[in-house]
Amino acid sequence: MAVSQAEQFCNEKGLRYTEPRAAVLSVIQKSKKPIGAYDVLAQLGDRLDNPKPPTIYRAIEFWMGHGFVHKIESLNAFVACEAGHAHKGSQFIVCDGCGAVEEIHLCHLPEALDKKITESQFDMTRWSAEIHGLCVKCS
Amino acid sequence: MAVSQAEQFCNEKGLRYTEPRAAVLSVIQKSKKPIGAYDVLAQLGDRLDNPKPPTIYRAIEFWMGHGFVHKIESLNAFVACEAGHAHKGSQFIVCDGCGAVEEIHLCHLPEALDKKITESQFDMTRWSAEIHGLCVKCS
DNA sequence: TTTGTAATGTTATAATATAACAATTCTACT
DNA sequence: AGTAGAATTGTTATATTATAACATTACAAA
Repeated sequence: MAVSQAEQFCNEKGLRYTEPRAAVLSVIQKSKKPIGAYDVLAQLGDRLDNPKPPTIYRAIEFWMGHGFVHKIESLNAFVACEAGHAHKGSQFIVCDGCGAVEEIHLCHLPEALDKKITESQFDMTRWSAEIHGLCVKCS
Repeated sequence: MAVSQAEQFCNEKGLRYTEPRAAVLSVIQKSKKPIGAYDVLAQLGDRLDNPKPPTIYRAIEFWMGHGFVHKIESLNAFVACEAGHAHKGSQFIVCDGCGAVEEIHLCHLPEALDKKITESQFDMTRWSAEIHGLCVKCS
């Protein structure tokens, strides 16, 4: 099997691509919708031996820190991001009907918000936008 | 004491301005920072008789539905909003140092996001943006 | 003044997340 | 190879956030 982008990323950065990390990322990547931490846990049974919440949360934190996973705060759920280079921002369109999520990849904070940040000399570390409603299929 | 904006809003709309609702809103309004539901609960002791979580969550839901309270998802905490007319969106700048929060009142979804919504014919009900970092005092 | 609806009270529990410390594994260095 | 130090994981327990379910009360309109 080919080396995944995430594994390669770890190799290059001198980070450890461990079994819990690999397994957790894999479950999130395979999920077609945002997945909760305890659902990740439930799906790890095959691959890890009786995993516990901290195992999942640590791996999630690790991947979030490197931009491979985002949290959708309004759902308490996680999604994989193809981009392994962490943007400061994440943006999602969430259908409250079918649960489908689309990630938007904006490279910059929108003008109106950026203006505020600059004005107040705020040192931004991260930002997120979450848009809820119904997708065209559900409405 | 003068009739509050929220009470007036309820009178005009034929909504009940009940004691739990009034008390919960008051606590959130008086808080200078986002306040968690259980902290609201703790501060209600004087005014309500042994309140329980559902009491708080119901009142919060009520006020959120009418735009008097917003939830900051990334903090699991709530803030009061002066505007009693619900915009679809809320935007916050959150200092991770001192916990201060500034609400930004954008009337419209930023262009780049709006474009996506329109393209995909998404029926938006609400949106939020949350910006984290350090305010000028904390950095 | 009844009658239906909305709101609240109450009990219990679900769902999400982290603290604390022990055990293990990996890496770098000798 | 052997070992010290650091990072990671294992494990137990518990904290935090939120809601389900049903009983009771208060209100508004006929």
